[in-house]
Amino acid sequence: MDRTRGPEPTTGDLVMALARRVRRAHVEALAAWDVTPSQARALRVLGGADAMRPSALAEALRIAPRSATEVADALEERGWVRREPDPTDRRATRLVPTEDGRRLLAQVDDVRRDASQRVLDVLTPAQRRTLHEILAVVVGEDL
Amino acid sequence: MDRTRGPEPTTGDLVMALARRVRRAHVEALAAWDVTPSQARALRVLGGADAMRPSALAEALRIAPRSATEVADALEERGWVRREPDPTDRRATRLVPTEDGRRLLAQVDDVRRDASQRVLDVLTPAQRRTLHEILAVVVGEDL
DNA sequence: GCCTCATAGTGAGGCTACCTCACTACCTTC
DNA sequence: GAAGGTAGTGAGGTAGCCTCACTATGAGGC
Repeated sequence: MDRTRGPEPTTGDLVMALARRVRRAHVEALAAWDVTPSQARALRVLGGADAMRPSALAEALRIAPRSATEVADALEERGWVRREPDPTDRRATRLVPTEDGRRLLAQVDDVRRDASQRVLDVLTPAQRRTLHEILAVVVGEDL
Repeated sequence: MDRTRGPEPTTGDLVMALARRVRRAHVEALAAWDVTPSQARALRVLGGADAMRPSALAEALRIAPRSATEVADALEERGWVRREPDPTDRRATRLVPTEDGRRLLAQVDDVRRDASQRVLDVLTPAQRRTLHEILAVVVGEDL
C-alpha cells in the first residue's frame, strides 16, 4: 500500500486531466494563427452550414446564447465570419463564414488533429480507436 | 452524405466536450459545499500526504506555482488547510489539511464519483472500465 | 389595429482558473 | 560574506464562461 497517495482518481478526474493537456496542445498549436480553442471550435461548427443563428451556435456548443454572441464577436473582429441580417426575421442575425474563415478552418483543423494526436501518442492505435469510439458514444451529436 | 456537418470531431474535441460535461456535473454536485472543482482537486492531492509544499502541489496539478498559491489561499480561507512554516527551510511553507478538510474530502469524493458516473451512464460497464483504463494510461501519475 | 406575450440578440457586470513578471526573504556555494 | 539560486506571493492580465436586464421584433387573440 502506498499511504502517500489519496483516493483513486475517478474517470471524471482522468477526463479533466486529459482535457487540460489537449487544451494546452491546442492553444500552443493555434497560437500562430491568433485563434483560441473556443474560436476554432465555433468556426468548425459554423463551417458545417452556410449560415447559422447565434442561438443555434449556442445550442450546438452547449453554451449560453450570450456567450455565443461573444465568440461570434471575436470571429467577426478577425474577419472570419460576417453578421448578416436574417431576411425572414428582422430580430435575427445570420453568422456566415467568410472565405478567409473557411480557409483558416481547413488549415487549423489539421493542426488541431496533429496536436491531439501528439497528446495521445502513448496509446496504441487500437486504444486510440477504442477511446474515440467510446467518447463518441458519450458525447453524441454536439460538442 | 450530410453536407450540413463540418469536419469530423477529433478525439481531442470529444475529450474537451466530455470534460465540459464532467465539469458541469462537478460544479453542480459540489455547490452544496461551496467547493469549486479545482479546490476539490487540490484538496484531493493534499489529502494524499501529511504535508506538501505549494511548489509540489503545483507540480502535481500541472499548474504554475503562483496558481498553487491561489488555490491554497482558497482552501485556507475556508479552513480546510493550514499553512505551517517548514522547520527545515524558512523560505518554505507546508500545506497541511485540517480535520475539516479531511472530512470534506471524504464526503466530496463520493459526490464527485457519483457525478462523473452519471455523465457516463450511457456506457456499458465494460465500456466504462475500458475508458478508465485507457485514460489512466494517457494521464499517468499526476492530474 | 392593437394588446399581450414570446423570442433574438446584446450591454453590463461577474466569476473561475489559469498565466507572467517582479519582488522579498532565505538558502547554498565558493 | 558576496553571488547566485530557490520558495512563495503581490500585481495585473486573459479566456471562456455565466446571469440579468434591456431593446427590437414577431405572432396570436380579439
